[in-house]
Amino acid sequence: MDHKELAELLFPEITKTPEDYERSYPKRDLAPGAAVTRLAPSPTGFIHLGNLYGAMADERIAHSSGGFCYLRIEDTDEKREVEGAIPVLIDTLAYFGINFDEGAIGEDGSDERGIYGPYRQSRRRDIYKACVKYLVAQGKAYPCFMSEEEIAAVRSEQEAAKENPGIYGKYARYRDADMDEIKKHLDAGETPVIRFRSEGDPSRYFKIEDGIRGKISMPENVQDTVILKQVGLPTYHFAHVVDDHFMRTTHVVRGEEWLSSLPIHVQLFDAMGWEYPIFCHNTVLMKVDDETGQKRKLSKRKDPELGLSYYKQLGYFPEAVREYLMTILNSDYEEWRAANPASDYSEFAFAASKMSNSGTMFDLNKLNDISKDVLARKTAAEIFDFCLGWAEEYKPDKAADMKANKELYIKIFDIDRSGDKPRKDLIYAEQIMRFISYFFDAEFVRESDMPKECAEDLKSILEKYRGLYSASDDNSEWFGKIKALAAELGYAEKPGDYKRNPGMFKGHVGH
RNA sequence: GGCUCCAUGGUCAAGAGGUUUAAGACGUCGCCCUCUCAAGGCGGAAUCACGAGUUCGAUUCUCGUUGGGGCUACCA
Repeated sequence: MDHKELAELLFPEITKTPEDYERSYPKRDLAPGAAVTRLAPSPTGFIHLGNLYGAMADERIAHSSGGFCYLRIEDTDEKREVEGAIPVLIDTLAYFGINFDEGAIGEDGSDERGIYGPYRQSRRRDIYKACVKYLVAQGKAYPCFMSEEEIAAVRSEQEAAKENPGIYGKYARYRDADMDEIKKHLDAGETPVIRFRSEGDPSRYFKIEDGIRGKISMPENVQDTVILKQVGLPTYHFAHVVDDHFMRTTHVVRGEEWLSSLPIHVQLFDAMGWEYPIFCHNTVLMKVDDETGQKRKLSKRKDPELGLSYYKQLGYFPEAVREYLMTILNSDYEEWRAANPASDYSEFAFAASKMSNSGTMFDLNKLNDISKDVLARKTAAEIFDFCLGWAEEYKPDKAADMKANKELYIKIFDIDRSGDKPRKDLIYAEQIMRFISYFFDAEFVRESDMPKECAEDLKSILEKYRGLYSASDDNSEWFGKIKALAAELGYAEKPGDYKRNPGMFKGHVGH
């Protein structure tokens, strides 16, 4: 079998070689210790807290080492692609402070920044094919014409025989097909997938040093993994290897769900004759399932409330979310923050090796607590500006009122926030605005037929704060507006719900 | 099922064979402060999954068990 002839037969249009690309994408000129990381999402349009958690690890590992972080779009699965997902992704990440030095960061996804592109996998077909062609020419990959039915049949045969499922060894029908057989299929108009010809033996183990987990040992891969799909696009495994090599990634930070395919990846790096990047397998963010009570990975389907847009809608300060994520990413961050309350988080010495290697449970209480601290460090004016921005997007009617009564709002935001015992009860914009509503509504509710002791409580609250807003000559007109608004919001119908010392936010802070 | 990763209180976790009567934070409970409490102060309860082994000594090392996570696609 002439492998070179086969490679030409399969990829006549590909003239470039991996060596050509090697020259096109020169090694980066990096300071010692500087890391190059990448965020490589697929454009499915939904970003949740777990994605941000991973993204922050990438961003911090790169930037705290003086390196670079780029954005690569993994759009090799056309079926899953969602229109317009990329700009949303970029905007959302930017909102939470994740910025990229290069990558697919154009407004409409068409612009790219950096010399290692294209940064969208769908535009790198020729690069992948050149590498696949190289492997075929070396006899390390081959075309496979097995149909879905054939594969399914093999699988059930394997299950019956209690063997490991998959296409490998004797089950790989086209592994050793001769040129005539291949030509016959090709002439019949069939398009093959390209499989890697694995020489691995699962009874042999290889060792590798993971950037987070330390030494790990895994069995070699036996599977003849598909590297090029019928549509001419690579699978994740191959795209990862080619891209992270040519884009000169030094640290591949990714979720631990990739750990089990690491044997395939190292095998592919070896076959191409390339050095491995440092693999950093991160843990996933988990939650307790509401129904089963079991721990599980955050899911985009089951946990819409964990989508990043949820936090944006509630008006969490992005800085608060970031601080929370930092504390679970590097556990000494909290201590560092306590010692350096005024420092920017970028001054913290972030390290992959300090990352936890067991799954972390998402904790809303902790997020809220951290948010209180973050807001306690803000001035009332800063809080006002943020809340106004939030209101303009989510509560336009409120925004108008805020603008008209800016000074009053700022005074209220500032209640008891200075001095020896500053209050820390502001958490997120929606809650803050609810606080304001309660505060204003008190005057309104007091006049209604609520239980007497509640009225007394409210009265005393108002007495205390009256000075804050009676500074202006006449509040009556303004109070009238508040009353109308309160009525509109339905408060007038439920004064009876008001309980003595209700704990204004308890029960509102999430679930 | 196979392979694999993980395992300190309810949660995040420090700890790296003796210096630990196992830090700290969140939550929780109690008390105090007080013109409200949602803030603040003080204090309490609560953890090394289990079983062997190595060792003078194990939360720390090894093996097993159990539990949980992940993978097992022409998805990423």
